[in-house]
Amino acid sequence: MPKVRTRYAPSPTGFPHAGNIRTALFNWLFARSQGGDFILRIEDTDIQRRVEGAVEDILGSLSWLNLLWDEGPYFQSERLSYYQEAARKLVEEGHAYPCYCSPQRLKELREEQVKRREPPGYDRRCRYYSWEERGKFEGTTPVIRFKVPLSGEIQFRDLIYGEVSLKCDTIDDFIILKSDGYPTYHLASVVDDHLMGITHVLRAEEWLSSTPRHLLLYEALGYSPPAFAHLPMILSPDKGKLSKRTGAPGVAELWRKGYLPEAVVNFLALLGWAFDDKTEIFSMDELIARFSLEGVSLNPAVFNLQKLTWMNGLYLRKKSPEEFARLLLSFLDRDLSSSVRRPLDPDYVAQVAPLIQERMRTLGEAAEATSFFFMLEVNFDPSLLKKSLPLLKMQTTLKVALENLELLSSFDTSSLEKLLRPLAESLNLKAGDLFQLLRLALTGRTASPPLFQTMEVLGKERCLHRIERAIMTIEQNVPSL
RNA sequence: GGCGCAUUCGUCUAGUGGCCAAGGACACCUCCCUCUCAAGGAGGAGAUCACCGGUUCGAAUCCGGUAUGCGCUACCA
Repeated sequence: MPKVRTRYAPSPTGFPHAGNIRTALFNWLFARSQGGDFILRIEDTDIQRRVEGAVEDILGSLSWLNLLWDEGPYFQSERLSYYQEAARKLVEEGHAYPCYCSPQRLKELREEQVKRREPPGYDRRCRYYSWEERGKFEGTTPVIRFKVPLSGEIQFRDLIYGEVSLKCDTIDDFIILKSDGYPTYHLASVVDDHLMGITHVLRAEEWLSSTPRHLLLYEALGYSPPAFAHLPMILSPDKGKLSKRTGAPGVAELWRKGYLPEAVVNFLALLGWAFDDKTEIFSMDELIARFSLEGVSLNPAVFNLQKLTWMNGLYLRKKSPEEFARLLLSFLDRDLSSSVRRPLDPDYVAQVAPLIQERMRTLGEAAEATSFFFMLEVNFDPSLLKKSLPLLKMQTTLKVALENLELLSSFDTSSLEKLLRPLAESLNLKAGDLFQLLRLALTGRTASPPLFQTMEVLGKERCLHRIERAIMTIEQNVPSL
């Protein structure tokens, strides 16, 4: 058995999204699981649609997810002579022919066909020209079209979809070489897959219907074809094709939003593949060990961001405290309001980190979740409290708390608890009510990490200051007090 | 229009003729834990397995048809 070689062959016409990268993942996993090689090839044969920065984005996305390639990237635009040579050979051997029809004529032809409710397709006008007739077109650069057999049937066995067949008379003479000298996908991918020794072509299901053409090309070129495995598409929540417009984030965007690469990989692996009826958390190594084409589903999958978000929370909680603090620091530095002084103190961030590690689903939520730790002051708005006390009671409560807190020598979690629980009782308040009041004064919110831990991290000085501010706020609201 | 492929809870899926009056996960609801929010734990609701026929003692699983969805049908990939 020859060594398995797979490839990921994106075209740089946009930034990779979940669907594209899932194809890369499956190719990568299959190669790794078989001890094979994973090759990266950039299919940049459409100079019109080329997008600036797309190649960098593709490379960056793969690297971020740790889907490293063993060979490449190869660029098809640098390999034109191979395709041109193949096309020349096909023409010479009667498998292909130059076509001089103008784009204008093809357009009209198609419109005609649609109007007459005929299947659109090239009418093969140039297929039968003699050499003399071709001479008439001296000066115009033709395209090269493949001579598809007029009858017969192509059958092949897809590793995922099983037996697939297509009658030749439903395939028109497709273009293999454009007039600008660039190949179309069909020719380029066949030539390259052969030249690069690709053994397994794993690509999106949208290519399934084109595979018979490719098989025809392999045969005419005298190549033996690789195995094909088409992967189910990934759909947008609206069940349409995945695209930015319909809410499918690009890979780069996932990183910006604070998703972890290992979570993205794990989640993507589950889109169209399953190991069993229970397991769904897999490390990269487990994925490699378990991945198989048999586990690939036949149905298109809808990209479900909610589940990714849940899974990301899981991975975030799995991080070591140090690693999590490091990540947190970089996201806070980026996202915290500019009014917060930089550079951020890494030690302080490391103290904040454990308080929110299990409360976050994406790093993108970090700044919002922790801003009160970093702001100079917070707003005290008593109306936020569910069980509101009379303002007067609030004020006296805060004052008593302040006095007691001032006297506290060690401002740590357990000392704070030892002080505040009894204090609630002596003030004739439920502990929860006191704590909520303090929480609001200290954080400006009704939800935060546990109060005493939050206070310890905030530190005595900040806490006292914020309680004083809250007391003042009440006074300003009720001047007659 | 033609051709191809698919069709199990809202979503991702398990299931390859009896173990399935269909299992797991996300989301949702309830309860427990609890100073709030999370996390965690325990429950709940949610799928006549697209539909109709057939094969079989027996079908989500096999076959045929219909419907629906998606894809291909470009000098795009």
